Amino acid sequence: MAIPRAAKTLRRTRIQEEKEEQILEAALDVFSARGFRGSTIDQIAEVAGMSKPNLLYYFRTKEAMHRALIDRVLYTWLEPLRAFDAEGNPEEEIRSYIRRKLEMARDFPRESRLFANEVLQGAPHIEDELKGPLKQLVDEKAEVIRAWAKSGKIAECDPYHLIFSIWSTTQHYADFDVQVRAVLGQEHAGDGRFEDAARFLEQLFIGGLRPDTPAT
Amino acid sequence: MAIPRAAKTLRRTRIQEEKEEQILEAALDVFSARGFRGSTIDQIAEVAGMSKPNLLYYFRTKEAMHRALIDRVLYTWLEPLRAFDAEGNPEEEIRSYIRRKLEMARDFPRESRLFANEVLQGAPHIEDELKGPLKQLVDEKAEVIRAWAKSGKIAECDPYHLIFSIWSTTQHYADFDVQVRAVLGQEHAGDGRFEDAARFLEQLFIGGLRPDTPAT
DNA sequence: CGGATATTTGACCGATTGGTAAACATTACA
DNA sequence: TGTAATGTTTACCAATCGGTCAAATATCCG
Repeated sequence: MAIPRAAKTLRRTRIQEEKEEQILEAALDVFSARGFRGSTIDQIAEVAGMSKPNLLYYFRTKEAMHRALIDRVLYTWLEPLRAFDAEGNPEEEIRSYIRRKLEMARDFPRESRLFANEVLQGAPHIEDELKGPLKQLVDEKAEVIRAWAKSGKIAECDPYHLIFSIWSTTQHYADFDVQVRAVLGQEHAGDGRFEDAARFLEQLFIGGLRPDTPAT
Repeated sequence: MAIPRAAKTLRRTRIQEEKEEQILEAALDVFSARGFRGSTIDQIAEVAGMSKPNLLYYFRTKEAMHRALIDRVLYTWLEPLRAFDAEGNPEEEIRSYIRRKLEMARDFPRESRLFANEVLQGAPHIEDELKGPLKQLVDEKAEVIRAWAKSGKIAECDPYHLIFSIWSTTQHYADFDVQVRAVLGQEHAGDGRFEDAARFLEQLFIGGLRPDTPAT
């Protein structure tokens, strides 16, 4: 007879490792495309290629699946902001932050949409992460930006809204991909739009933050 | 006995007018907060203060409700972009477009989230609107921006990505409101963040598009 | 091998889903 | 005022939801 699932974590077998991986991969597919409430366990099971009860053997509830997925993805997702370096050259730091975020929008759109869905619907499952770790990280980086402005390396500006702007402009290409494609038309079906976006956003942010720019 | 609902639209009574209004208002509440698939007719009925069958007397399906809501809101939603004037002063036009979009994010966050939810999940119900009317409008305005750049009134830049940037940065304050609040903290609970955002975004876009700015 | 443990599945559960049927209540209007 | 059309509700439906259970199967290890 199977051990009660509460004791399952004592030792992790190879199969556990593999199946949980499979499941979370499928869950990312489904949750990112339909949101938590719009997703069903059956859909995830089908994508994962296993039966629903089998899925529920590894994650006892839909919520547990979602939480495990969020936990797993969140750390990676904040990596670019964490890499933001106080010692570096401001212009270059901002430029590479934009580039990194755009690359993530291009290469990990599901992760972007997972969070977008969650935040858009009131962040019922990640409120703590937003108010805790995320806020702390942003506070820290905002201080860096503020110091750059103070020392005249970039224009005086609100660092929080600067960060929000970089988030929104870059993630837009993942979250609103359908709309971007629809507006740009068929000819931008490839990844060219990401290079165009990178060029434009660098121009915008570097130009907009140039120290001699008088605050309006 | 009630007339089959197909014939209902021949003449609209006062009650029809009122109830449909009530329902769409409730539907906006629910759909914008939970997305189409995550919403239930019962929830809308409860918010609207009427029974589910009564709701279904006015809109035969959940889809019909959603479609009516989209139709009703879409035109208004594009108003700011439509107001973008080729004859006006470029700097002032961009500035006031940003301001208008920010005001909409502040005053009509539900409308913003309704579209965000829809687009985020692949725009299954509004693909035609995106590829048709929206694309046409954007194409038209992009041409205006391109002309401004050509005549040296603003910097050379990709007009499409400029428009995307204004959309994303402004709508961010509606769609990701929870996250913005979480990061800014309790002290920005009021509407002050919208003024800060307006100031920053004007600085960013006006500075970033200043004609003497060399494209990087 | 063999038995213990871990994994998988089909059948099933109560609750909720979108939607219907028909009886009942109200309104508009001649 | 009467009656036909409009509006509302109760009771209900089949399908799907998240989740359980016990039996069946696969794997591990001595």
